[in-house]
Amino acid sequence: MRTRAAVIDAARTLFLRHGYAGTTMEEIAALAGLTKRTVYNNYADKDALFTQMVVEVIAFAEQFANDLREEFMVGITTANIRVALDDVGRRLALGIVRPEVVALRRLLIGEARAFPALAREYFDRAPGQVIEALTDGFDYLGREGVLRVTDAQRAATQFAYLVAGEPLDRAMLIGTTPPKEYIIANAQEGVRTFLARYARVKDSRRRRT
Amino acid sequence: MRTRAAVIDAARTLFLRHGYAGTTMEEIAALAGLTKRTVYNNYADKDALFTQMVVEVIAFAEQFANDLREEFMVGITTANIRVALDDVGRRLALGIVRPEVVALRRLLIGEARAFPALAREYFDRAPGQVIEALTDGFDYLGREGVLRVTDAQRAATQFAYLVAGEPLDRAMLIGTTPPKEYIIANAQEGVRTFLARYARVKDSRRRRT
DNA sequence: ACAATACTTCACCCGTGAGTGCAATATCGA
DNA sequence: TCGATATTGCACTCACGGGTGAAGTATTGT
Repeated sequence: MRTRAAVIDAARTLFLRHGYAGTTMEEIAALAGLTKRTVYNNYADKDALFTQMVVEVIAFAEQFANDLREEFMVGITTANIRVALDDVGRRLALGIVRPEVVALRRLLIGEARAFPALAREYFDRAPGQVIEALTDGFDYLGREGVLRVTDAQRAATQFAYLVAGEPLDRAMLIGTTPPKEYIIANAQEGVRTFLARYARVKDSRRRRT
Repeated sequence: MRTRAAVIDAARTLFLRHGYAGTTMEEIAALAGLTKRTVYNNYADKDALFTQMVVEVIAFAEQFANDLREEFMVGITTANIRVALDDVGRRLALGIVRPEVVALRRLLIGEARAFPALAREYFDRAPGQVIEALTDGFDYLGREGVLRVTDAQRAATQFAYLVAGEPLDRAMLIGTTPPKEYIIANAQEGVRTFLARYARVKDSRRRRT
């Protein structure tokens, strides 16, 4: 039903913007162009609405991991590994500090006490799927001999947090997304460190004090 | 005054445990062995009490960064750099996922909308000081020729998030601290990657596939 | 011992926001 | 067009918790 979708849309907007407690059912109804009563005819209570909305957003967020996954399947070779990883790293870092993502994480962390299952679901489905995609990619690259990877999962988490850890943590607490260029430069530096460890030997022999 | 301290103690316990909205002034008073009225005689309102309590906790948390700083001043040489960094990494990773720390971060992130200045203050004073300590350390080690560091600050953030990023993020969302051994192993792996990039050339020439 | 200051008691006000009941009205599918 | 279903309007109830007032009792320092 169209009504339900409108309610969810409004709920998403407001919950992400003002938090759980900071959003009233009346505001949601108003933004959806409906009445509080109608909202309650579609969703049992505030909790149910919130949960439903988060579940849908998580499903949407999963798409991001799938997109990343694609990138590992285009011909990556020893020759282009650095630029390929730069690209993946850039996407990952930029994707993770998007305002909607940060807002969702903040919301879930803030409500983790009240909705532990949702926070966990998010962790498993969003960062979790990203790590899984990266793991599969590095595993593949390891088996192909493009990278010296033995523990693909660990490589994947190192990659992810090298590339995006600091901007994410900062965004989480400050709420401010650093400038794009900074994030990109930071991701590239992360990739360099990553490759220093995992690139084939020839590539890791970097000169200089 | 002793009363004020008792109130702050109770507030700390309850706010960290149940969040801002989840804690009532009466509960705080009760836990402090006082009356709501007395609490209000010492702190203007809930906001003021909350702010004061957070400020004090942040001041306490800063101590952690100072402790880390010490470690960089004990003779670190090319010979013992790995074990030294393992030690620092271990301390950092274990320190950052302590329940009180996670609870504080969750609280601040959850209330970041209502108290943006507090979250920022925390970011600057806790992770910020840790990064600064690490930066100074790596800068020193770079100048001493123990590490190949040119951008000490970037090295410091890479170190921090390599070593503790994933456990922190997980703890933030799941609320669960991974087992000690996992955290330690993870930190060590982070140090290996870090050293692959920043160790003197001789050390970074690792063999294989 | 005696002020002054701190703390207690407790009844209170007040805004807020979740959730409901029900009759009236609109919408929509067949 | 008719009947079912969705939506509205709106007045309510209720619980909760922040914050206050004022008179009385305890502490404390000197």
